[in-house]
Amino acid sequence: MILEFDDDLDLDDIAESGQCFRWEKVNEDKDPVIFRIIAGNRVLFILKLSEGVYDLSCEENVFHSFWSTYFDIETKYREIRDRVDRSDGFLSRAAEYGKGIRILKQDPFECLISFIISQRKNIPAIRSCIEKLSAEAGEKISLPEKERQWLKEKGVEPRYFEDIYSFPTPGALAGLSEDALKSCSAGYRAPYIRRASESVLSGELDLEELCKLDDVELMSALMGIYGVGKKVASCVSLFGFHRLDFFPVDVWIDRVLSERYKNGFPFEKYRPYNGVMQQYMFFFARSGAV
DNA sequence: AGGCAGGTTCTTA
DNA sequence: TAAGAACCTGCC
Repeated sequence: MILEFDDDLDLDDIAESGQCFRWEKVNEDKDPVIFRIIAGNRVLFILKLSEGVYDLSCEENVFHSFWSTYFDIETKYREIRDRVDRSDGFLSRAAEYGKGIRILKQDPFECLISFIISQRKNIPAIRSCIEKLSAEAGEKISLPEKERQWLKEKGVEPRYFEDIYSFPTPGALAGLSEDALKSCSAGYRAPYIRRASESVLSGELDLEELCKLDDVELMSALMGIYGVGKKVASCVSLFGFHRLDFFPVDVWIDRVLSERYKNGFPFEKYRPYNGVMQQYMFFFARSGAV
């Protein structure tokens, strides 16, 4: 389907923003770039045709029932970006640099496990670990013939749509031994993954219920999970529960805060969108364009 | 070849 | 309460 959409949406920015780990370019250096997005047990291929116009591999009804929510289509990120204080040179440049960023609405469980994995790993390693886990415990996803045709017309190599695995369910992950988890490069996080999956499976940890909690309660509930500290809990809140005010502090943001905001970042000013500001600054700092 | 990468837990004082 | 060590693994 063709999507016309004129709010902030830059595929490259989002793919590199660090909020998602299963966005992949499937036609390497060609223009326009085609991205494959795997979210839960769904796959979408998408490319930008021209300013504000995108070509998607799915049908309209699937877009409306799932992907429009995933992309948080109803939130106006341009308006959030306009809140940036012009007298704050750093944040202004960061927001301009990352103006295509949106905060995706990702699945809480997938987010939880992904960010548990992320600790002390670089992004390629995180991706690789998630792919291995998905191949090991996910379900193979087969694409409708119509979508395969769409991909062939665009010259996408079959390996990008023949072998796709969904993100494992809590039950599937809980069914893996710690050795199996380690063979997926989970390392010392294996027991964290195992215990988190088991408690979701048993119902001891009910992610649906957590949606009802306020930000403070959500944070403490997440931090009660073995292997989840403040940073991972804020990422899961921001990306998995779409709480846009959470402001994850990792090494990059820590550097930004100590170098650029010695007197503190003005959180009050950007409430309830501090998480969006964090994304601009994180993306900008990490890009090397600072 | 050793250090380090989007942290968290465990131990110690 | 706070600082410091230990932790899997892969990749510069």
